[in-house]
Amino acid sequence: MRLTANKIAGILRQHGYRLTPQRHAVLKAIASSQDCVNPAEICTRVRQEYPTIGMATIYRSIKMLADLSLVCRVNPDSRSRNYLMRRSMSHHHHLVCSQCGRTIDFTHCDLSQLEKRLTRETGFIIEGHILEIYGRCPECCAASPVPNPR
Amino acid sequence: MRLTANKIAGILRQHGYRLTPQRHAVLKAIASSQDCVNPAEICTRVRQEYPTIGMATIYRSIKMLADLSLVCRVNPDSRSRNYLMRRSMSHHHHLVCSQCGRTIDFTHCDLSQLEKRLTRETGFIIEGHILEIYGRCPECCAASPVPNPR
DNA sequence: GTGTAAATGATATTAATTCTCAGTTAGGGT
DNA sequence: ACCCTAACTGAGAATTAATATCATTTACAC
Repeated sequence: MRLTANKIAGILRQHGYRLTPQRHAVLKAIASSQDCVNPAEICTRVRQEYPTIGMATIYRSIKMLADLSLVCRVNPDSRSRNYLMRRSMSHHHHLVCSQCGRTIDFTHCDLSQLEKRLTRETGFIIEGHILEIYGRCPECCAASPVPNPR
Repeated sequence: MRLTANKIAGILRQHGYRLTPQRHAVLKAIASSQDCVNPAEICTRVRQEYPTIGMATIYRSIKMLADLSLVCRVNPDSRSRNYLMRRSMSHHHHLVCSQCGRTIDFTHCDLSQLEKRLTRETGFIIEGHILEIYGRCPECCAASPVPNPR
């Protein structure tokens, strides 16, 4: 299932949220970015079209979108939180460029064999997994042969 | 390769670090825990044997241990950082109980096929991956059949 | 032992996020 | 089209996590 602006508006209303112009602007700011963005970056973008928005509203909007699973949190090691609009509602993971932050979705992580093995060996009931693969995108490889790790 | 206290002391010295009693206490606090611990928890434990230690020293010790790859960062979604003493120096991942925090190491994540496919399809040069599997350990399953997600 | 670079602890600072609360507003009901 | 009210917002304060500063102390090579 692919997400469109209309669908998102519907999802908000279904869950009893109001579709305010602020929320719409935050949504647009995240959706219009190919790479993951943190709250400060979202703020900068949103203020171009909605200069009076406060940080609290940005954070609250992000939280709402995260609660509805409309955004993913990416790059959990970094200091501030990075979010990415979900491009698909199905199970997927991210391939993240460690230099420019560009992300690509991928499916078929194929961990079910591994999870079965772990259940057998440890008795854990598996609930889920975090998987993120990082590397350098073709553009960054072409731009500088010597990587500049962040 | 398994890590022992002696080996760790040697690793510190090899890298030009001094083995101070504070560092030793931090090391012990992390190593003596089966589950992952955050800086505040480490502080509480360390102060039982070394009451005058300051938070700055805790953070510096953790950073040193992380730089030497002697501790792993676990559960990246939580607000504060959680660390776990490395029980093995080889490539491995963690199976974490979402209820009690107990962790089990596992190897053979077998992502090389996936990574090859992604390189072929996207042109990314893969540098590494984050993988963490979570579930409920046998003890927690036995204790309460209805999970209590955190 | 001595000297010195490294380490410590107290404190200040920075940065990210959350809280509070008075005023505003989306959107259902009329 | 206009109310009404619960939901929402923005400003600023508060909280929390982590890092920086700096005078004092200490591990350890000599």
